[in-house]
Amino acid sequence: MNGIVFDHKECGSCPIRHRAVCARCDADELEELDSIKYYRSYEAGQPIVWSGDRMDFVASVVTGVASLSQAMEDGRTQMVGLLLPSDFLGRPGRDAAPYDVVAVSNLTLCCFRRKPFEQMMIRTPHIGQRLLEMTLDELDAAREWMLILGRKTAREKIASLMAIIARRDASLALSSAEDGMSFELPLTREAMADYLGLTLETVSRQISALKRDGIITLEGKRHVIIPDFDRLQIETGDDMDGGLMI
Amino acid sequence: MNGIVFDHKECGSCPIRHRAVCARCDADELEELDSIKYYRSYEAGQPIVWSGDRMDFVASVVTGVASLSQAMEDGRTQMVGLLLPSDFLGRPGRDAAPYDVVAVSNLTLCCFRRKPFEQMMIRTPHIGQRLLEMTLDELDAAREWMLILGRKTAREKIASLMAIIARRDASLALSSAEDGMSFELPLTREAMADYLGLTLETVSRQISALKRDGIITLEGKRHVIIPDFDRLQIETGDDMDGGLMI
DNA sequence: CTGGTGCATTGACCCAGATCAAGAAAAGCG
DNA sequence: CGCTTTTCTTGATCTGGGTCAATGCACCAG
Repeated sequence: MNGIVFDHKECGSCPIRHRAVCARCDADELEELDSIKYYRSYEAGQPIVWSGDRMDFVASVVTGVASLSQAMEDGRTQMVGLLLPSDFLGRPGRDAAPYDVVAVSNLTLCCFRRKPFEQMMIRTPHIGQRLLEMTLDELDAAREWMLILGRKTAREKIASLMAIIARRDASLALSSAEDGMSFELPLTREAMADYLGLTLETVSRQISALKRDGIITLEGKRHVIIPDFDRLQIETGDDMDGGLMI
Repeated sequence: MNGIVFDHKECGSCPIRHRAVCARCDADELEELDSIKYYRSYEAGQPIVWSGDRMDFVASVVTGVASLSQAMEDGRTQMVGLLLPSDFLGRPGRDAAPYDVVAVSNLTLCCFRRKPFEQMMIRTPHIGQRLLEMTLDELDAAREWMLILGRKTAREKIASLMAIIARRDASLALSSAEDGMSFELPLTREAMADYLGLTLETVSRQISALKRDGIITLEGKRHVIIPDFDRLQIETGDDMDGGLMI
């Protein structure tokens, strides 16, 4: 547990509100949510649930990064989701986890006991609606990822990952768009490889190549500086304008 | 329009009921749904909506197959969803289509005007709940697909596709599990390639290889016979027991 | 300071699947 | 019925990324 406790303002209290969209929970609803919530902390690398396990909570990521992944019995693994702060974990109405969930970095979750959460969802339609919207967002992200996995080159894959993290980071920090955005890579080379359907050697080589070509700069092994986001965007192979900005 | 008209029993009327799970719509609700529904037919190859288009309906596939796909401007395309009979198309609450939707074979949709459908959803929570469930199923399918795209070999990809279609087909026909299941391939080699992140030549070669090894038998180019489903299942590389059976 | 442990980088080589190219087999059609 | 068009198969060759292996670089414990 690590002694970390957040007050309502910090954690958002309503899990839906973490995405800063739903301001519709009234005082009673927030109080009810508070009564079924608790915090959990995990260290980098620690498993949260295994595929098939019964999951008796849903949660919102407060700080840190978690991954969802699928493994084949011969060891090949594919990451199928990356949960950053404010993302939602768990599926009301289903009690077995379909994937392995692992804390990629140190992680704090704001958890809600599943049964009472589900009951509340039934009583409170806007929570269900918001959840449907979030699930549709996840579906869009998964499908964007399918394009990356199926059709992009290794270089484009790395550039796409950098762009996605940079964009997410900027939107959380509310401090985007000034020239020279930078962020801390929350993933090891191996985790990136699992995400991108590559090997860790290829990830390393392509990062070196992007560095050599001046698309990115590294400070240490994890701190990335993007001198010109548009140039990175070109490297992703994506349509410049249209398309989803997850 | 082609003059094809279905009565309620054939089409299911309640779009939710197409998946044969929701039997909760009462007479009034069914009548209301009937009042906002209409049918559309498309020929193989015909586009239904383009990415970015405004979509003023949601729909249920009655017969035929449709695909969702994303394209990069240099022509590389990745199919991100395959809609078989009883699958749902469209997203309440969003008015722009995020992908190109194309009729892969001749296709009939049972459409519902979006606005009234959404209003009905708000008034009728169980429809929203069912929709959330279906969206979660789609998300699971998308993520299973990510594993296929990111980590499987060409042979495993083809075997996985065959297994998925065979399974879906069997569950629709309610006539599964007798030895020697068979089905009509609803996709061209090119469409399979777009689905699997391969080239059509590789698809063709791997189908030939599976045929040579007796895993499948072909009658013509499209009719597939699976003499022993378990052997096919082994070729997919998937865990035999666990895992999702979409 | 020294060896150990865990990430990351780099090199040398190889192979699955892409690419390029030629036919074969259906399917439509005047 | 040929004749075109589309779809599929197969072969020859090339290459991006995988595999195997060595080395570098922090960071920690003793």
